[in-house]
Amino acid sequence: MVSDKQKNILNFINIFVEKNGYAPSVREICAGVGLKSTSTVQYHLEKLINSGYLQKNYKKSRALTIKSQNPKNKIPILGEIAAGSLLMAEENVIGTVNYPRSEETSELFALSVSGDSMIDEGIHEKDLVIINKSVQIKNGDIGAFLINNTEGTIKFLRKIDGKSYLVPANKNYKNILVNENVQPIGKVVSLIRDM
Amino acid sequence: MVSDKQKNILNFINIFVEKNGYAPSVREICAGVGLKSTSTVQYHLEKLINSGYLQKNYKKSRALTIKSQNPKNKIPILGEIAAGSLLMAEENVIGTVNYPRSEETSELFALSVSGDSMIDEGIHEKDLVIINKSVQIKNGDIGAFLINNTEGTIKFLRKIDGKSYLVPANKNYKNILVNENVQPIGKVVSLIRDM
DNA sequence: GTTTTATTCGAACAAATGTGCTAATATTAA
DNA sequence: TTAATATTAGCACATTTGTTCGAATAAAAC
Repeated sequence: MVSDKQKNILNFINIFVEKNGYAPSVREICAGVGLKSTSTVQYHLEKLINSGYLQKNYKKSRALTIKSQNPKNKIPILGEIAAGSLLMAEENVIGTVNYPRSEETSELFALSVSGDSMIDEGIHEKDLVIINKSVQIKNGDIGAFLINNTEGTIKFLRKIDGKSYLVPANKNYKNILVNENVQPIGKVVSLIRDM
Repeated sequence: MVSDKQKNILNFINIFVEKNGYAPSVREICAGVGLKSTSTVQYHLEKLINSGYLQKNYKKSRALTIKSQNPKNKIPILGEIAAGSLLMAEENVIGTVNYPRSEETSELFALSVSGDSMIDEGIHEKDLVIINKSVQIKNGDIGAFLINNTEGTIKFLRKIDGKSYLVPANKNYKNILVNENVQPIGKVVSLIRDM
């Protein structure tokens, strides 16, 4: 299906990207694989794209991406959870973190823990908790919640006498009854602490 | 050091790269962060580069790379620390974990925590601790140690009355005097917990 | 042999893109 | 206040870069 030259080109692109962090231009591919005409490279690129090995962005430079590359594993770190506006608004993103342990990174985001209400569960201030917003928080799980559309918090969800509570892991804090002011955001699936 | 706008730009680049697989052009950054002049973006890029957050390639398009982003981010997870044979022997590797937050991943490895001797420090059984074997463990640090060439453990290193001790974060365990039977392995630099 | 297909080249073009310069405006320091 | 610094804008320019067209060559099929 793809010729040796095409494999050669694909390989060159691969190595180039790994080395430089960005894709080569058509002319750099020329030089890299020993071709003198940009249109020859163009010709091979088209083949590679049709064969599904490459992706290109029309008229954008260095916009080649190699298909079936590793899953995108960067997930956004949210700062303050803005009132009302449900998450993910770009202005709330204060950074990104590599979290390559899951396929469906689009469902994930990270929150920096503030406060010590979960200290007894080994969740410290400044820890980064990874939250999957499409996993339902079940009884006994640790989840992220939005209270009064204002404040984001990490707590246990516990059912006590038929009612649901947000339960801290710190005796100095009280349980919070789950009512219409408490909005579940997602389950805490992982924790990262840098020291 | 870097202004909000600069963080904003860095973040935009981050997200753009994540989304598209290649870096944005100067004009795309303009549009992305709400600036009308390419030279303003140029101005901020220079700041980010001087501050070490970005790398650029002169006159090459879309040739921005975000620093401290290393593709080689898989580090080995060691199981039991085999007696004598210092680490890293392949037979001790029980898996790998992606850990992309450091440059020098070759200095790093991970240990799965066993036992609850550091529970009060929020380090639980089954947690994965990342250890940098080329960072010296200083007084007050949490480090990994090999005891009697047999048993690996995670403890505080504390100097008390001129002597060094391995100090657990759990009253049920005793301090261990550091002598020739205790061998430092490396500093615990990070912790990962999956839930 | 002839025909078809695959590959390569060269040149030219238009668009995308990084860069440089000057000036205006906003912010902060003195 | 004034002075210094930081930020933004606008414009023009030189390159880089993707693209297109036509033709030549090589390889394979017939």
